[in-house]
Amino acid sequence: MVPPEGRDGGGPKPRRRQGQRTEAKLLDAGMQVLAERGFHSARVDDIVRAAQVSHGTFYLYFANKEDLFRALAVRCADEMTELAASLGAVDAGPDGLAELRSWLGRFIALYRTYGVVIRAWMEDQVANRELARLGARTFAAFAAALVARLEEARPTSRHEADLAGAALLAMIERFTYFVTSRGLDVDEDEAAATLAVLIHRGFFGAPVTAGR
Amino acid sequence: MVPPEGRDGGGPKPRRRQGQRTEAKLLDAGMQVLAERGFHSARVDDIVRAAQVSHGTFYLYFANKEDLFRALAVRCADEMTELAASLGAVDAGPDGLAELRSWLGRFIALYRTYGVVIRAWMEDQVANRELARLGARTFAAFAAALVARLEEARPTSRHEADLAGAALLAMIERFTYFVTSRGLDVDEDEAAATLAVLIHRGFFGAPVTAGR
Amino acid sequence: MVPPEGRDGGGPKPRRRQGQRTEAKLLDAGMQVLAERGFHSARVDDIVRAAQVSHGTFYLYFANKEDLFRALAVRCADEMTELAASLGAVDAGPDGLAELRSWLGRFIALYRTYGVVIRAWMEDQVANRELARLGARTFAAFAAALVARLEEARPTSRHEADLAGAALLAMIERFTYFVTSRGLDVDEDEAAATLAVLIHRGFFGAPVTAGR
Amino acid sequence: MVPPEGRDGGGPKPRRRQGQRTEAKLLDAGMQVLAERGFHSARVDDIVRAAQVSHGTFYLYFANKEDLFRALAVRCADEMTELAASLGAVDAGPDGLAELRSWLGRFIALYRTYGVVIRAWMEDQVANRELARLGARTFAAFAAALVARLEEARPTSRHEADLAGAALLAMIERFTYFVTSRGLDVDEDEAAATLAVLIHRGFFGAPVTAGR
DNA sequence: CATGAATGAGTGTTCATTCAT
DNA sequence: AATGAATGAACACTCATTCAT
Repeated sequence: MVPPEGRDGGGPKPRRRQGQRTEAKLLDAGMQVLAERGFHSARVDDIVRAAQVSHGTFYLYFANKEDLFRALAVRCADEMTELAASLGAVDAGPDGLAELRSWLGRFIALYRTYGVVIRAWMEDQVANRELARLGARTFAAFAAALVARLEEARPTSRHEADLAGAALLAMIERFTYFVTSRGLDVDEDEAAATLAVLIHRGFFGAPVTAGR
Repeated sequence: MVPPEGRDGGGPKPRRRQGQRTEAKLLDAGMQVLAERGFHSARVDDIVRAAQVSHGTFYLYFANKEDLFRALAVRCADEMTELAASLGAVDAGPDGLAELRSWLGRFIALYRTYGVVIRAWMEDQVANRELARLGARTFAAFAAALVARLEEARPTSRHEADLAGAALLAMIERFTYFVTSRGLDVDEDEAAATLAVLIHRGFFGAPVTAGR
Repeated sequence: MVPPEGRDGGGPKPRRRQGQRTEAKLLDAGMQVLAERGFHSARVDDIVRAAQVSHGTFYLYFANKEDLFRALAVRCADEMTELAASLGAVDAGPDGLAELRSWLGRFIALYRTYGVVIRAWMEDQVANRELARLGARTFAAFAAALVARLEEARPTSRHEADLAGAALLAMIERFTYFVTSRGLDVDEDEAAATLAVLIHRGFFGAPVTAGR
Repeated sequence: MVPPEGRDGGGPKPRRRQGQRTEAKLLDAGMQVLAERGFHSARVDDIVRAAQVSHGTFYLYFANKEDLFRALAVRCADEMTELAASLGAVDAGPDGLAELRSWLGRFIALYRTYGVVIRAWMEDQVANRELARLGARTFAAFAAALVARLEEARPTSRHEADLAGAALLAMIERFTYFVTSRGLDVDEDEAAATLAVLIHRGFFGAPVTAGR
């Protein structure tokens, strides 16, 4: 089976306008179906129906279902890495809290879009090795950004900081998952604020302030 | 289709020794296959092969694949609920830390056995409503135990405590998942100890102690 | 596979009292389950549950499921043949009508018990050749009795009488089926009476009497 | 599971020429296999082999086995209802006999095609409620047509006419079944003629004429 | 004489992928 | 560039029958 794009042979095949539109429709439909049905229940049939194209067309643009996932995952990885890099220094004062809060707000927004992909990585639902690695790398970059800020804020052993980073990543991701997909009763703003306070206090040494 | 259990509404069908052994073999095999392949990829075929029984035998003991999952889930729910109840008061001092650490150690051990089930609940991979509710109830009891200790330790609004409980549950579960299944480089004891410190400091107001 | 009774080797195996009781229980259960579930949906499992014996016991008494049916069919054939023989002369007057009516009443009663078997024959649901032949023979005897009475009552060509006999048999069996099993709104007595009038008038040349 | 037809509530999915041919092949094969093997023994496997298509193709055109039966049943119901409506007045003279005979001839022809479906209804082999109702409605319309003609021909109580209608329906269906499928030794023309005479004489008060 | 346990071939259905037009 | 049609391997579940105790 030859992938129609020779993916590792030199980038995506150039497309005419119509082709680009169809590919975009498929990617959007993929995202939507993934979000609605979840990773395992997402059928090619659902995707092509949502994109209003035929089965055959799908395979004109993607070598297989996983190939579509890969495309989405790459986008997600890019945005997550960028987001990770955007986290500024977090001090123990109100500025640090504000930085955290705004950053978490951006993460939650990103999760609204790419939650399915992030979850697939977090839950190790990705059979394909290459894809799994992309997830691992992305998560590592994300955790590294957190660890860097943690170390700036408070001297810690590298190992301990790594574990704290993992715990932070875990908490942020799951909490966001609960908020966006599992009906935890809290709006996004409040979620970002609460999470920021918890992290600020718990991981960045902020003092307990009365009444929040 | 008649479920092999509880035709007239109550209790498991009585089995002879051989039957009990086979049921146990199937449950064990189910746990093992679930752990290896995950919830969605676990095939009845895998399970019966692991249990070394025929396909038909499986359906002698369980009405269907989900029924086996249910049996495992019920066990898990029981143990988790019991564990939740066993969390004692957590003060800001070394006693509180010790209590937390020991309790987390027990959770990690339980996760070694029932991780697949807990994960299935956490990741909402359970199609069956009844089973999903069992998970929700179990998690709720778990979070409630945490919230109760949090409120004891520090007066907080109910809502805030609930969110903190959710965040805690999320962090504990995922961190344990990383440790037990995703190769986070740390042994169980250290994991319990680290997690205990993080939680103690972050959620129960323990002071930052030098050098850990 | 050796049938436990060597059926064509010299009659049924002699049984002790206990054995006879078990066999009877199975035959009764077979009849009951057949009546409830119909020929195709009758499972060995249903039968042994109704008879309160184990699966193994069933095969102690019958070589297979069909073997039980055979036993029931033989009983039914005997009773039907006997009933066929009991039809007396049917003249065009009130005596003929009474004879018909009483005979039909007895048929309906028999149908209450052996309807499933009769239907299986009528509907050709019997895969086994030997059993099918038994049915064909029994029906033939039944039809022959009717034909004999028809010819007595009115001279007809043999061929025409045969066809009339077949039509009569068909009508009697199906009408009774409707009455006993399909909820045709009429009690058994009235059914016998009505059918008797229709047949008497339609096949035995009775004059149309006012008001019935 | 999405039924291949009428997602938004109306009408069959449009097909191209090839698709229509395949659907027709499947319907024909279904009819054929049903006729050969009967309702309960008809396997999807038999049908696709007869239609020379793959297993998967079957489910491209029908949601499941029952759905194919439904399609056949609907056709049958339409034709039967139309036939029922086409029965003209039946007087006691030769015109009435001719009308009956021609009508019965048409019924026998229809039975050649749709006998399996009619039989499934008559023998209550249809598990699906909706389908069973369709059968009941169709039979009711059929019987009603007969009853209407009976009442025209001879004043009777409504109840008695209804029972006579049921008996007539029973006789006509079974007799035709014997003729077309059970090897009753008579050709279709003669069958129609004989049945017409029997019914004319027996139910419509025709005098016994010599020579037959 | 009786039982509970075990078997495995058979059946309906799904869905990612390929193909002819 | 696009389509509708076709494929077949994979999977869950059933049930008549056999077997060890």
